[in-house]
Amino acid sequence: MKKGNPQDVTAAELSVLEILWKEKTATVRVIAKEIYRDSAQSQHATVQKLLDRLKAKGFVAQDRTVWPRVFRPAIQQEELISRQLQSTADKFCGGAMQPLLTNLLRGGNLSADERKSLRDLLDAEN
Amino acid sequence: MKKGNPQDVTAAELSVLEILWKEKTATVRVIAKEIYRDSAQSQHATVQKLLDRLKAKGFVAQDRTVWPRVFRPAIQQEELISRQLQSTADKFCGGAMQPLLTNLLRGGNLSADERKSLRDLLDAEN
DNA sequence: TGACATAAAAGACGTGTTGTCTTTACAATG
DNA sequence: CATTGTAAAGACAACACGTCTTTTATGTCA
Repeated sequence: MKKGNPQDVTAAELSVLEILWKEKTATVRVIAKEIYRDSAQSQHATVQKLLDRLKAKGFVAQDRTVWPRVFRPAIQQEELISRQLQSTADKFCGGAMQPLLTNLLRGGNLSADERKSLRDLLDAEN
Repeated sequence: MKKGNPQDVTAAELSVLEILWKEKTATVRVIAKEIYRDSAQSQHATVQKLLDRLKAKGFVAQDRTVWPRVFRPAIQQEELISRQLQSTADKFCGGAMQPLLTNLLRGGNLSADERKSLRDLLDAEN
């Protein structure tokens, strides 16, 4: 029995990534200030560790030529969502995406507007 | 920083649930036989523990009036997928489902056939 | 240049989860 | 009642997470 996908992004990691997506580029200090309103030294280290792990997972890149180090996202949000969906499809549907879509459409999760924009998307991609 | 959704189903738990979905109802022994080809006593206990946790999460129900105990799913696969998708939407999109759908459609994950059946679904739900 | 402030790097730590197994108590049946 | 299969409880190691501490390195400025 294998463990859960180690490529997963945790909540804390995601909050870091979200700042990077927004700012395009940031130092540890900037990120820490934004996540924890007052940026104590220990929280700084926490952010650093989260960045370490995001780097290990290939989700952020570090520029070692500048001081202080600057980080940037190495993956876009859409790509991360894609992977998450694929991982869900793998887990529940043997890799097939369609059941997910069917589920979303059938579940009544969508407003009329959303429905319309989806139809447009489908039309556009013919 | 909160931990990941404790309602999550792990891989091992899911393999148990899948058997229950297929068989509708099963004893521990039946499930253990199906997961581990030879059903040693220890593996039996493993399945029991997985069932315990699934019960704690509200995903299976246990009939205590029969011997040996019989389990059945307390959630359907579609409902579980729905929850997973909602959880993904919460995590990445602030709860909005539409970005997921857009992502699925744009990603080129779908064949022409799948596209067509989706369109039919959209049409049907007017 | 040397002292000081700041940042990076490494890793220790507590807690919780997961899959596994062991132990103990229990029910049914010949 | 003794045997056999089962249930229930929980011990356990491995790992993931978020956090913090310590040590090392890098710049800045008097």
